[in-house]
Amino acid sequence: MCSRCNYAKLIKKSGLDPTSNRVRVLEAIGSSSSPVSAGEIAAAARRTAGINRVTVYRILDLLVDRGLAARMVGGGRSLVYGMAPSENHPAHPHFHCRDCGAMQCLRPGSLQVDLRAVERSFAGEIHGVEIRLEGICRHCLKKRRPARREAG
Amino acid sequence: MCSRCNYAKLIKKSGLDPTSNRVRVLEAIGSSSSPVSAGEIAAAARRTAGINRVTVYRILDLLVDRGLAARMVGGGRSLVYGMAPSENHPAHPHFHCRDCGAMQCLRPGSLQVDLRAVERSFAGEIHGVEIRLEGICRHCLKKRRPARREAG
DNA sequence: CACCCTGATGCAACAAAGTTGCATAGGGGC
DNA sequence: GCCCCTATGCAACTTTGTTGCATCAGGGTG
Repeated sequence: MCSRCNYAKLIKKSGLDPTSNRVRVLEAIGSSSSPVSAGEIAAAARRTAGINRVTVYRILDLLVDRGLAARMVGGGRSLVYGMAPSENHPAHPHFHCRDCGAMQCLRPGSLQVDLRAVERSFAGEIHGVEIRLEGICRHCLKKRRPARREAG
Repeated sequence: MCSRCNYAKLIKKSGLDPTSNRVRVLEAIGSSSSPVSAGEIAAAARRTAGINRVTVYRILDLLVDRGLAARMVGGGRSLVYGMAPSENHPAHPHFHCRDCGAMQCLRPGSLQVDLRAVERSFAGEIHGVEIRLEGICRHCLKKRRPARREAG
C-alpha cells in the first residue's frame, strides 16, 4: 500500500530491534496492495534474502503483538496480515469477495463507526476496530452477468 | 446465544437436508454464548452422539456457504464460528480480549455502520458486514489494576 | 422386494500450517 | 577472552484441515 514508509523506524518506534528480517517481513506486508498470508510473506521476504519459516511466524507474532501489523481472516480459512493503522497507513475496512476469494482494502474513512455508543455501554478498553465487508467484487459481478445491457 | 431456535428449520430453509449431524453442529454454534472453534464444535457435537472430524469440517463449510454460520478470527491464529444473522440471532459486533484471548458477542445494534456511503463508492455487491473490536476486557482490566481505588 | 441412484458419513492417509526445543551466531558489557 | 542476551535457523512434532474412497440410508422404479 505504501512504499515510502520507513519500516525500520516504525519497528524501532514500537520498541523492537529493527533487524533485517523484521524489516523485510513488515515491508512485505506494507508493500502489498491487499492483506497477505504468512506463506506469501515468507515467500516475499525470501526473495531478497534467506529467511526461515519459523522466523517469519515469530516475527508476525511480534508485529501483531506490538500493533504494527493486523491479523484478519482472508478467504475461507486462511489468515492474512495487513499494516496496522499508523501515520502512513490509515485504518480502513476490508472487502472479501465470496466468488474469487480476493481481499481488497477499501478507502480509509469510507466507512465510519461511532465508537462512543459502545464505549458507554461496554466495560472494557477498546483499542481497535476492524470492519470487514463480504460480498461479490465488481470483476465477479461482471463475469456473472456478462450481457447485462442486452438482457435488460 | 439462543436455545429456542429451531435449528432444523433454519437448515431446511436454506435448502439443505436437516440431518442430525448438521443440526447438532449448528446447535453447538448457536447455543454457545460466544463464537467457537471447529474443534470445540466437534467436541460439543460428539457429546450427544459420535461424529467424525471430517464431517464437522464439511458441515461447517456448508453452513458458512449457505449463510447459516459465520466464520471469523478468534484470538491468535484460530478461526471461530458464530451464528450468521437471522431472525433469532441479530447481527452484532464481536470483541476480542488481547489479554485472555476470549471473544464475546456485543449487544446487537450497539454499533452501527452507515453502509450507504460505501455502497455509493464501491463497485461491488455487499452482502454482509462484520465488526470486530480489539482490546482488554473488564476482567483483565481488573486483574491489571487490582488496587485502583487505593492507588488513585 | 431387488435394483439402482444419490447424498451423507466415516475412515485412513495425506498435506499444510503452525509450534517447540535446542543449537548457533552476533553484539554489548565486564 | 568470557558471559549473557536476543535473534535466527533447523528438525521434529502437533494441530488442523483435505482428499479419495468405501459404506450406508433413503427414495424411486421395475
